[in-house]
Amino acid sequence: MPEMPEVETVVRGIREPLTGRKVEQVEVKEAMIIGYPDSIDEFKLELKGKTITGVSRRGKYIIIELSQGKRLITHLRMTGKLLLKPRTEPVHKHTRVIIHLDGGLDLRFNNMRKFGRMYLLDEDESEKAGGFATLGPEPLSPEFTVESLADIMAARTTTVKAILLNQQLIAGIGNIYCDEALFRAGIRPDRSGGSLDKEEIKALHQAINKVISAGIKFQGTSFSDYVNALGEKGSFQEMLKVYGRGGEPCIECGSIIAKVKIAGRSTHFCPKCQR
DNA sequence: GGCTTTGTTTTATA
DNA sequence: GTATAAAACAAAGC
Repeated sequence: MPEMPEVETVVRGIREPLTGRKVEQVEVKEAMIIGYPDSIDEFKLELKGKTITGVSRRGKYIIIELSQGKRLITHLRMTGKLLLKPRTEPVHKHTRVIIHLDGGLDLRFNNMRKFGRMYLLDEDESEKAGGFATLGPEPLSPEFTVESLADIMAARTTTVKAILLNQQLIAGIGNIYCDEALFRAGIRPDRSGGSLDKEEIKALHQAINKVISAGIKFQGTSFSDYVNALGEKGSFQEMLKVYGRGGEPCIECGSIIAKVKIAGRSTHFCPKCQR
């Protein structure tokens, strides 16, 4: 499940190989994947002939910058993979879009469940790429401070779980890093945002930054099927303390890790370590 | 064949 | 308009 550290790992893996390449041909095998423009022919026509000028990331979105002010924005959702493959390699059955580049290189968008999306947009049209335009601050960025987190939590009656997963409030946190950050901060996921005191907010701020940067360092979490652009797994799953460990003993205190549903998502926490 | 999975959008309600 | 909760949606594996 690609969250910010997984997406960042993909971006780092494709930046060098892609920058400077020219799009020679585009194949769309599944029309549903293209979120914008509405016409698949227009998508292909607009993309063809463009040169890739850079690759960046915002939240869980991958931004491939193109000549003439165009941007190809990709969201992997649950099972999406952006893969670099030689043109000669047989096409996988879950490959939905193929971008043929010069030098015999393919950028292939694999998507088992067809949830992922690609948007081809001008720079000033980002509001057409789902929630891209309304993303909150990035963890690890100068904008994400203890004070900004305090503002986000203040007076909110909903659960911290729901707040951390809300991309408009903080960008890039998904279910795994959410549960892990709350464990490390010692905060129960069902607490309301407004109930957190100053110390807890400080601990949570630190835990989010720590868990996200560790996730990037270990090149993501390959819990089920995440791989980077070269098909390699990450290793942060070995560092998980609560996610996926429901019913198992807590690493810190030995209590049984609880698995419940909060904000409609499976949520893992230690009833003793988290208050 | 129902249940589970996740990120995001949409809808309903207060 | 805002905050919140819940539902909808995408599809496939088990």
